[in-house]
Amino acid sequence: MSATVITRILAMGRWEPDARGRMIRVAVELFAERGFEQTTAGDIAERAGVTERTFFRHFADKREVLFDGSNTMARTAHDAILGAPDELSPLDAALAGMVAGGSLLADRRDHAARRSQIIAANPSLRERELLKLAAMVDATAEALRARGIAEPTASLAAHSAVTVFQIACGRWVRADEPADLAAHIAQTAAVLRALA
Amino acid sequence: MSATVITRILAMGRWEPDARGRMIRVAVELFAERGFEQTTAGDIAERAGVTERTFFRHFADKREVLFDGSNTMARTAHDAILGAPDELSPLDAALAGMVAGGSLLADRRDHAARRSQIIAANPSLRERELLKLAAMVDATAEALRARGIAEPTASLAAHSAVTVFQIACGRWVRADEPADLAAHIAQTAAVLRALA
DNA sequence: TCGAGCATGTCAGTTACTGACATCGACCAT
DNA sequence: ATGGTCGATGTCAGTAACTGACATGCTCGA
Repeated sequence: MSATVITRILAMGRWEPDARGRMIRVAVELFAERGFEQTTAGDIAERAGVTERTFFRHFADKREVLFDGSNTMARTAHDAILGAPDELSPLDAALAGMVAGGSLLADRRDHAARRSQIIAANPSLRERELLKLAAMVDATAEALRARGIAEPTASLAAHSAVTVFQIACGRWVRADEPADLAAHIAQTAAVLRALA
Repeated sequence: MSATVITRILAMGRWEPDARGRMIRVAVELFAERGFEQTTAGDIAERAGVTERTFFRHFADKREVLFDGSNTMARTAHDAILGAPDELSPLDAALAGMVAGGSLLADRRDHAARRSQIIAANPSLRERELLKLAAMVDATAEALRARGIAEPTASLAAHSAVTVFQIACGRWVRADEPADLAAHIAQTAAVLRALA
């Protein structure tokens, strides 16, 4: 139906062919403008020039649109851990995974900060973020087990590394003078080691 | 209206006066019988002899009915940390909080196991559990800060302690021969210390 | 040119919640 | 006792997040 085509043309200044990408971009816009709860799935779909049904075919639920890259990041971490030097301790191997995963965000600090603000403003988004972090813990633990690390060491190291990642990310996006995410990870990891 | 009274009398063998407690008990029953998604809020309300609206006045959402005690546990941990001996390290103080919080579960291992099975079977319940654990991390970190511990040490120790708690709980409910939860916590904490 | 396959549109339905208002019993002051 | 407030509940109507079933149109290889 050409009506939707017209909607599309009116909606964006320049045409962006990938519907999925459009929905993600538009969702971030709307969430930032009026908040997550105040934005309906229909709103996002409309501004992206698709149907609400199409939105839900691409994203399992409304929150998911904010977490599109998270699987990739977990897989990246996983693979990096598998490829890390044998002599690394479990914690160091896991941290290497975090650095690798984090490198995917390297050139998108402003986007990450934006997203992080939206998520912080809504408990149900925070909930989803925790689930994604838990998936990252699982992927990390599995990679460690593949390196021959037994439980509960694998889980503990995975949890520790992801915690470091999480805290480092928070400091990274909030930092006044931008430093590398990897630097924040190293720094936070050092504090962790001093705990025991 | 006496119809609901009749429903109530038919629903339970013996009369249990506390509506909230009834809803919780009934919800666990139904979730175990037919699963979380297959149970509507109306089902729970009906079997508990109340209205769906009443259910939602007691619980912010359907999942919340499974997490009633979690605030109490976080507060207990918080208070225990504040009251712990000054000479304890941040991690040890946080772990003392976990033991205190865990003591609330001491005599309900079977209930905890039941609940844990239900939660494990449903991603959205797992999500809510993660949120509750995050609240426990927050409470723990706050208590540590009140003891004069600075960031990010406070957060790191809090995360570490709650991770230990989480893993220890899992092993506790799954253990063949029942040991103390506190024992599991101590044991898991020892593994954590060996990481660094 | 046909047909398979895939992304999308359309439409109707279920269920999780929410707001507004009425009711009812307990308890308290007069 | 009488009236009044308060807290918990019932009733009802509404919104929005999803879901299933089916139709349509576009692309691409045989």
